[in-house]
Amino acid sequence: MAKYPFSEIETKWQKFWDDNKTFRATEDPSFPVEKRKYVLDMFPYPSGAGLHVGHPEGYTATDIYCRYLRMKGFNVLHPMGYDSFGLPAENYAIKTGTHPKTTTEANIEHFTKQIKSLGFSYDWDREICTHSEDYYHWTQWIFLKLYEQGLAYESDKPINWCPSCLTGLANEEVKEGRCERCDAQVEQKNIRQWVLKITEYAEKLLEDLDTLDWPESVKSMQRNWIGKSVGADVVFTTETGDELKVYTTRPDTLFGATYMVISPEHPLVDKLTSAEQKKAVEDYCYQAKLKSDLERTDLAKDKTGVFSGTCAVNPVNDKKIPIWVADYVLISYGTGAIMAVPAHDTRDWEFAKQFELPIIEVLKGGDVDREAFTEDGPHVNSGFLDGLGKQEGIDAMIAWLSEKGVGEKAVNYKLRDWIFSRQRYWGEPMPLVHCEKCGVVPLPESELPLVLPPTTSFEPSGTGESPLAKLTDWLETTCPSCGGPAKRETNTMPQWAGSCWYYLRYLDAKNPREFVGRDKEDYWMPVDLYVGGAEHAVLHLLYSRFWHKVLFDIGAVKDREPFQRLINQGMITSFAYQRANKSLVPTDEVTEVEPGKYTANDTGEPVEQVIAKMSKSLKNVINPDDIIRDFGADSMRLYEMFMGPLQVSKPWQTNGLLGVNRFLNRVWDVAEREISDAEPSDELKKVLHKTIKKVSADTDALEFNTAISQMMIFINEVYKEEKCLRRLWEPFVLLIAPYAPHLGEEMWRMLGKTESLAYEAWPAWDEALCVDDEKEVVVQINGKLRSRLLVAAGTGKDELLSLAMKDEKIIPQLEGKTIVEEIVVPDKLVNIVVR
RNA sequence: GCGAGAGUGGUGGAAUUGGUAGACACGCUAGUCUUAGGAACUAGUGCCUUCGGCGUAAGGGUUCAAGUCCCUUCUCUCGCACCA
Repeated sequence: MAKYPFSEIETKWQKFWDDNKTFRATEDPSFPVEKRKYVLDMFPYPSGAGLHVGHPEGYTATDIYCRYLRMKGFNVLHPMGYDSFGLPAENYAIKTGTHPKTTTEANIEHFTKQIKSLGFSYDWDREICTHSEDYYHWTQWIFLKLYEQGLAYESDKPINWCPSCLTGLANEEVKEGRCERCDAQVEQKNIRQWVLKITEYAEKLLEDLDTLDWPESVKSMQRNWIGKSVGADVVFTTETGDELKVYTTRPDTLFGATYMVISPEHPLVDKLTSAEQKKAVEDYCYQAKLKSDLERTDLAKDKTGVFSGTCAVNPVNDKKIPIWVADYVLISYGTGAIMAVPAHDTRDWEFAKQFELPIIEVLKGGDVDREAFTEDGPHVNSGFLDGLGKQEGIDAMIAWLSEKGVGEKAVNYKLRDWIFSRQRYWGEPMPLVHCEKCGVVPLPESELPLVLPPTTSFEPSGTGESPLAKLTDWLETTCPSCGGPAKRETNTMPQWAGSCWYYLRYLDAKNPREFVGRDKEDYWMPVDLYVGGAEHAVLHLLYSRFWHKVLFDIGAVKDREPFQRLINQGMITSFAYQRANKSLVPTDEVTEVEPGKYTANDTGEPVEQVIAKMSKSLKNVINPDDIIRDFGADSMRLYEMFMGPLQVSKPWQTNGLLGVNRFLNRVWDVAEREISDAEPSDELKKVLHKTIKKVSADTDALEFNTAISQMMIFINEVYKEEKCLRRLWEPFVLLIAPYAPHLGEEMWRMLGKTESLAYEAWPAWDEALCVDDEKEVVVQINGKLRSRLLVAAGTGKDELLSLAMKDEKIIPQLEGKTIVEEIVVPDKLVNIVVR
């Protein structure tokens, strides 16, 4: 059988869709609200490497869904764009001197070509890129809104600093504590930064998760990240007369507090340190500063700490307890100080054992000499709490503390404010100036966009500031408020900024007056389906939600949440081969000696097939361009969907691709046969209607793999016919069209149609034709399968039972046995229980 | 350690409310066609030694009936990492 001419067909239809703007979406008021769908893909960063096989997976899934929805009469918004600010282009610029804009735009062109070669039904008129002035104009505008709301503030925050490159590094540029480029030891350096008060929205971000149709794993990750805990703040008084506030989730254990710990960065460290301990404490704090975050948070290490020389008074019993300085207490959480209850907290217990501090049991139930007891039990040694359980104890203690004015109920979040500045060139400039007289002054909206100034020097400034600090003409400006001399802010925004709100700009991509027109936002929002990789489960999705909530609070958008339904596509992995010592062997260096058995070519030792991420070194990277060239976009799309459920990760097997390609060749083979208007057989009609039903249900549920296997079943039957039966073929072509759109359009033409099928009505099925006339009913004895009966569908229970009893395989089974029970499930089975 | 999810043939994966385990595809085996192609078509293909038995990570339980429900254990993937 000849290969079908996919290359010709695909080029032809891609041009047709482009020329005719087939997929342009408009805000047509005749569609009722429930017939409008906004289906969104996470937009890509246009890297120099081009499209990866992972990209088309999610994009194909949403494309199939969108094409299906259009045929079902929905008005569908399906846009695409680029997250085009970012580090790689800037690093490339430093190396080669090529402006990041040049690199980025060349990459975008390449990406667009690749994406179009897959035949996706995007409305390209709405394309956006975050680095264009028209776009970041409004990113800056939203930043001004955040600033106006008091949600942006300056603060000294640490960055990863490379003392050799004299520049700040992103986390991904730090490899094992060293600079990725020059291998120098990376330090932490405090610099002035802009920070967004996302913590103010912690509660809303947490609460509204419950309203979202998102994977439980993502919601759980976000809950975890926000990390809400409820407890109490308790104020201790120190010997120096200072108040030392601690946060605890277990105020009920206050009688068991035998010492306190403050973090080495705590503001009271100096004051609380006695003269005798001064040297020891200073040394300890210095050592702590040298440690990387990783070393400090390594759970396996022993606890370290040093006594400050000062005591505090426990407010419940006026006992004096020592204050220690230790790095197991984090300055960034709670108040940076804790009361230590070694009997009932594992960390405190370890610390107390290490430094031989007293352990007092205040809840019964464990053996606190052996380990910390963290479960519930009756209180002891606890004055007015004695006899109470954990929760009662907590409530009673909070009431007591409040009454005495030494504490109160408190809520804490792990979530920290969002460091929003980068010391980089290739990002949105912040629309702020620093005036000697007026301080920080925001630019008036009329001066937006604040354009990124041209330059040829992308080298870091050497001071930790962005390269913008070197551009004096741009830097020196006048204050919008007093007209006096002022300097522009040199920090730029992080890559997250542009991706925080891009879904809104698609709605009204060319609006020069507003970030989005209210009518457009009303028409489409919220996003009905958002598909992308799980790597954005926390940051991008949390930041977007935060911005959206701020925009909601200032009345700029109508919804509390931007993304109603979220799906993470699984990763496309690859096979690799593993030696007994766990080292991996590249794919092209093994031989399959028998099914499932592989040996390494060099040593001949047996190797095991394992699943690994695609990587150049394992020689298992698949380039989508090669696949499209050799098998066509429709095969590529179909295979990626046939591999397995969208949400799970699955290994690429080119042989599997061959299978779907073979299937499309068979489809083409049928399409080329003489068209006949004859009535198909009842059997074929049944297969067709079952196929319509299954493909409809599965496409609706995004279960594309099973929809495709049903279409294969259909073709396996129809293939046996001599002619192409129009009554079967027309509905089938419509069914396969969202999956293999080029082939679909071409076959539609072959059926004599003159219009694109993109807006043809989706086929309907006849339920009566979806049920079998005959059913195979199994007969079990004591749950074990003994015989099968072929009966008319809907045969009654009594008749099924009597048929089973008369069955020649069953009769001997019943001899000499007593029938205890008979279970009959019509159309399914008969189970006879005997003794 | 905590949180989330997953373990089904040689491989990717199917299995409404518990009701025929292995759909569909890959691979493999045999056959057909003067046939060299990533051919195509037809048939077979969970495992075991035949009657028959055994099979959904392992063990136990509920049930007439368990891949599916419950308990215990193990393994793997992802996320977080002393969060007081």
